[in-house]
Amino acid sequence: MQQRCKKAGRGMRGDEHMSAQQAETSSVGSGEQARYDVVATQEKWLRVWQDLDPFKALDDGSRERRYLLDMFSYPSGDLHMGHGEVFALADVIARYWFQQGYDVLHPIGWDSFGLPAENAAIKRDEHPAEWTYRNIETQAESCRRYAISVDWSTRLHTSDPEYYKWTQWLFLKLYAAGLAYRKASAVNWCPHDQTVLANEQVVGGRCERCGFEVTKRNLTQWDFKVTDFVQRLLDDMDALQGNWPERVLAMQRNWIGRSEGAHVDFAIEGAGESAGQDRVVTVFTTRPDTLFGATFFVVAADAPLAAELCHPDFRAALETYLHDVRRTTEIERLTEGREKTGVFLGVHATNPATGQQIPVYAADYVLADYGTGAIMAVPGQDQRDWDFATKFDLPIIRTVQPPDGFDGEAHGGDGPAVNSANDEVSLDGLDVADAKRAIIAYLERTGGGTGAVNYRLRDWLVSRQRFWGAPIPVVHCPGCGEVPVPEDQLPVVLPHLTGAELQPKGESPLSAASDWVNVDCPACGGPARRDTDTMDTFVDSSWYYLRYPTPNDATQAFDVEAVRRWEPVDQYVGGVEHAILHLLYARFVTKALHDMGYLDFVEPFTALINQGEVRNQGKGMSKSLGNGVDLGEQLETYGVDAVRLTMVFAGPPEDDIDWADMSPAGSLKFLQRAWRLSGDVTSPPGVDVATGDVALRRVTHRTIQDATQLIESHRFNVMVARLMELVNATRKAIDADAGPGPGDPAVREAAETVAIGLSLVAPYTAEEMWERLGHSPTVAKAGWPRADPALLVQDSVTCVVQVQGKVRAKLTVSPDSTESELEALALADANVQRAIADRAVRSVIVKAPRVVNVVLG
RNA sequence: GCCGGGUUGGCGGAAUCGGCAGACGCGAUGGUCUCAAACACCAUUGUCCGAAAGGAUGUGUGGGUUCGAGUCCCACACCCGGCACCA
Repeated sequence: MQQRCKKAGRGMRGDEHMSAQQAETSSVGSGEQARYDVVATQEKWLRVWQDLDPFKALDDGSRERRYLLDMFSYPSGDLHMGHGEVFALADVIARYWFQQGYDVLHPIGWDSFGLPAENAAIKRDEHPAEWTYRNIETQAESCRRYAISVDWSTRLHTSDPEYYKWTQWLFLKLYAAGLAYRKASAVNWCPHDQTVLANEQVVGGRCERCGFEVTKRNLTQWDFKVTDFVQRLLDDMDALQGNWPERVLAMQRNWIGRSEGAHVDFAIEGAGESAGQDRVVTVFTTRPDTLFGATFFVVAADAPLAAELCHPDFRAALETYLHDVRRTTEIERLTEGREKTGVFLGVHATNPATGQQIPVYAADYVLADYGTGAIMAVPGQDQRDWDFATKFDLPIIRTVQPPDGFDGEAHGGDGPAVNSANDEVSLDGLDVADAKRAIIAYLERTGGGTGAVNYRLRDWLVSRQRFWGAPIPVVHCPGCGEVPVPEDQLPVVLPHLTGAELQPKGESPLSAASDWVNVDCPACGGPARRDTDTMDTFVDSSWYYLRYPTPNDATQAFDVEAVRRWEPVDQYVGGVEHAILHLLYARFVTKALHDMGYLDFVEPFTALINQGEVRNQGKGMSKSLGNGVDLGEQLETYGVDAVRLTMVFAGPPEDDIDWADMSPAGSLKFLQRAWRLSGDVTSPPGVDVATGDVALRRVTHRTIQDATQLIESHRFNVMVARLMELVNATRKAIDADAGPGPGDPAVREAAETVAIGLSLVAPYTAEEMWERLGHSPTVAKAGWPRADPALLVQDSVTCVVQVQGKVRAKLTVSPDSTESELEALALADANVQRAIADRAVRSVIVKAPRVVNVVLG
């Protein structure tokens, strides 16, 4: 992979592949068709743009500001097809904003901490920084060549001490606010990467990074209190509706997993070590209305509660069972149709609605970390409970009698009875929602429980036992406990470790660097040890958008005023793979910093586009499938513009692209056709276009009008199609036999419009055209053309005549024809008459000037 | 199971105010150029009937509303994605 990327990188420097381009250029047929050398053009303009530096954010208040952000890149080798797609799509918007005259912040940076660098360093016996910064240089060079309209002065790398100093600052702020805390719990552990993982990084029981089966470990780890914000994370999505993809919002809602129901208290007698203690255990249920059907009670076997409740006589059985449970992997546990297991704990709980004694079990189908880790089991209603009841021969109530003490009072007096008419264990005569309300009211009145909301979302576990990340800025002192490193001692810089020293061994490689680990306690000055874990790299990316307005500020993480001027981000563009990870974390951090008074907004990204995936022959590209398409090779063969155009023209931005279905060669052909226009124009720059051919001018201005709307609604592929139509129309106009000829000012106007339109997608070709049209660079700042309303008015339109809803004729009419005129014209048409034949006309519907429909009797 | 998105020619996709379905492009076919091939350019291209004029048919399926439905309503099928022993 590395080898191939390097080769591509060299190719993109444009010195070796001239032969390929020349073959194409020199073999121009006898048609005298001029072409341009795509790659030579790139070299030429790159130098010019370097000097012009046209995409710097001004921040001088002279223009309205816009902030466009592409999700920054992880530097694993050179850019790939996916980068090509995001950058191409995001750049259409950025360049459009530049053309519209906005002050645009379009920054660039690298998410450069992370595991792959560390693994590469172990393999190559070097420092992760070497691999990382080498790849960043390669990618930066490719980004330049890809001609994305970024402000290079914003460039940041999250692995620079100048950056991660402020990641550590963020940690300290969260710590001070009580939002960063250590807790001991069963955490996700990846045995391959030898580190803990956040819930979000476990996908289907496997490590998101390496695919290894995740196990559980009891460890004390740092968490960020995302759950404090859970309801706000849900509610604030209302403001994103319509500007974020529906699927991302759905995925976040899913992940947050809000469910409404009740906490119900069950008294348990004779529980615990010495047997004879009474306890009240609360369960969460989304169906309190099924309470009468609860015939047993289950606690999560691996929750401390199980041991606490267990009768001493049953302790041995529980231990044995627990041993089995711990051996079961997450993957096995999740297997569908797996037989239920569990053990009786020797105690009974009291159903608060019926007063019945029901047995208490421990089982692994109940999760320790969801709800309260205990459930009321309703086998008449719930498949899982039914499975368990069947296995353990427990009673299943399918119809129930009205319980004692539950009369009509909960429901205004007309007596919700228990449904005995069907198999549903619920309250009769009420739908589920009403039944739930009635039971909750009853529970609250009798003290048996309360209405409750439960969430699936867990806190964000941020400790990682790996090297290449920002050290957690905390010192552990035997006397003072955990002591945050004072701000003025930041950054806590990583020690210098290389190669085998980075080998994962179950604890952070940092712990081996004793010079680094052993420090004086910042509080008491006594001997203490640094926290040896580093932060999840998602912490780095949870705030980078705040750094971009002032990327080199050595005095603060971000400038509150600058952020106020630029943010929230107007448009964010990136892959859907971050739908819950990065986006959820960034939303959390924004809310936390808002509450601390640093930010005046609560959502970081006003609008989001998820570009589709680039695939090949129906499959995602991967090394194992061997079907990868190399971006560098594509650029070498077709040039930057043609590849970018292909990405943009392929379809809606959010749709996947199958590269096998695409034709970069066709894109190149179109660019050559467009470019040729610029050489055909014979009128001078600045010629009075008002005297030009009106028909072509109408096409041009209609295109401007449409293209503007199409870009604003992100239908870039259609915008390109409109430009193609304009090129076709201009081509025809240049032909003096069929049109006004190359000297007509309208031809110049059209060609210049094509150049500006293309500047959003194909910057090199557009710049080349602009020069040939007699202008100086850069076309990127030429200014977006305005459609002349007078030229948008049609002097004739097509009126469709239908008979019984079927099209029988098309009339060319004046746009302000009256209904009666159109009716008369339609009925006079020979084709219409033939379709009517001898039948009677019952009515004629006219929608002037577009349609006439003749309805027969 | 729950949630979200989708289904239009050989292919990618247009048509989001209910008013010409298939814009634009790819591919294919025929032609011009060429010794030839490639490139380029021109023409045709939903399907069926027809020499043509023209006609029939056509946007996953079945119903409905309407003068008129790819578009609105109801039901269903299938595909893609997410979540899931989550109580």
